[in-house]
Amino acid sequence: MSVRVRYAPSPTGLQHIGGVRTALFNYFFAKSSGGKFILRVEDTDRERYSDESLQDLYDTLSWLGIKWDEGPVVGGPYGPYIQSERTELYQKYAKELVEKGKAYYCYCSPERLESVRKEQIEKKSEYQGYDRHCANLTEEERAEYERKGIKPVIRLRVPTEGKTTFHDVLMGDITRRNRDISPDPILLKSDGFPTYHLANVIDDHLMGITHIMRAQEWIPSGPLHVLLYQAFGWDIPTYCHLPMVMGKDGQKLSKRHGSTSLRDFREKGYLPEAIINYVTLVGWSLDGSTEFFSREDLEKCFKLENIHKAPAVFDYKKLDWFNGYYIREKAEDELAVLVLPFLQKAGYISQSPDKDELDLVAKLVKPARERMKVLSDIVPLSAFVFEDVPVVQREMYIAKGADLEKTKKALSEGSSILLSGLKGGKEESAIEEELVELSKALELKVNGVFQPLRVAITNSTVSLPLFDSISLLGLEETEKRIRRAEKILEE
RNA sequence: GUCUCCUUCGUCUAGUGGUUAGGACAACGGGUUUUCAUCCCGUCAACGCGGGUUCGAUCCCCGCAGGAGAUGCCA
Repeated sequence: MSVRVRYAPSPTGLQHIGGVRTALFNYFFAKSSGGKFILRVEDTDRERYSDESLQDLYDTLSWLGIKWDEGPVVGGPYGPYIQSERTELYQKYAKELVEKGKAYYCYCSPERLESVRKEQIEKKSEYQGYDRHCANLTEEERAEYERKGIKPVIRLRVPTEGKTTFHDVLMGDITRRNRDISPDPILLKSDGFPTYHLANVIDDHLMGITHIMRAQEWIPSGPLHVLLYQAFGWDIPTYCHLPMVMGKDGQKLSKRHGSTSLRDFREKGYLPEAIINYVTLVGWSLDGSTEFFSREDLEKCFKLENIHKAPAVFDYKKLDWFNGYYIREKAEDELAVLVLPFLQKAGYISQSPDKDELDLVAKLVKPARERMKVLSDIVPLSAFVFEDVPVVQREMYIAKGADLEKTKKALSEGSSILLSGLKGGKEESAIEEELVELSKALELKVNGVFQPLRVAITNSTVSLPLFDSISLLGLEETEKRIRRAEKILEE
């Protein structure tokens, strides 16, 4: 039987790292085993649903280059793939369970449930959950509730005896006593929508899903789902619960640890290559030494057996390292295209750039490339070209081992070497040699000459290489800034 | 509280009944370099604890501890 897996997110927020990792694992497993990857939208929570989240799901997957074989937009033989369009189906199956005696109608109000819960907590009762108040209602009692117009929910009748086991590819057998399974979970809500448990089981069965790969937080409900499959008389798919993604403090990764939504990462200038490579390595490895994987590599070599069991901490620094690596791997013209929107957003480049602007960006990319961890780093790196904020503190111009007098000399003599050399079309390496000579003559380290020039020209002690900076700025502007710096040092 | 799962450097991980326990990121140090960065070299750093089994356990078994997750008309 060929593999069919699915990613089934609920559009109640932006796609985040954990979800994307689940999607990636499902996708790579499908591809590497010649199976199908299905996308299903589990939008049964009508209160938290948002259109924006749904759009973000599509945007994120396509940004990553993940195509689904069946699902919304592309369709497929088991559609619709959006659960809110399948409600009648769930209602039908829920009623079937009631008829079989495996489920029952419950008329308890949320208020009553809340008070039951409260009491259990106060009494530190060993068993928590629904008290099965409506489990054995008579027809008359039911009719009475119906007459009052109370909309019931449908609950699964969980056996109180025995135990239920399911097999997980990674974990092995997991067994739970039935009495420990949350008593009689709701299958169908009073608004007619199914809960996760019902819809998920029905759809996985109907859509022929062979492997259920989802986060480990679902392990405790595994036995419940098995009970549901059994109640319907269906075969149980293979389970594979994925290790959770944690923050630095060992808690489930969340916003307080840093960015978690893919949209954030995209806006900061992370590359899909880096995200895919790093995120896949959280909880999975091929051999412990191979570091770099392209999407295409993973589509071939991903194996279930290499998935780790323990939860993994998400390391933002390692992601940065991967991202820097992939930025450096980019061809200059490609990188120029990628960087452009960030410069536009900063207001440095116009929305419809002319040739001069595009040339400037192209020129910028080369020296900036190996200094970027994220694409948005282009903004601070190039700020000196677009915003001129002179350094007025004199000590900033003075390199280690230099003093004010020598620095003044270095700036005036250095700048004349520099400017006349450049105007005369001299080789940069020749000019550089002369500047080194100057530093010797002034009994300074090389930087004693370069630092004042750098601060004068780039308004910072840290910058792109001096000659690149000048070339970006133009000779005229360079000279202007040097003259200004000389004045600052004279004051 | 109850249930379930997990446990190799700070982090992601490799690995085996006998290994100098390997790699990567981070950190630190050095080299190249006009600063920064890149690049190169190096250093630091781990088998949670206690019992067994065994000639020998990081690896097998049992406890314990710690961590996480679940316990919703959320998924």
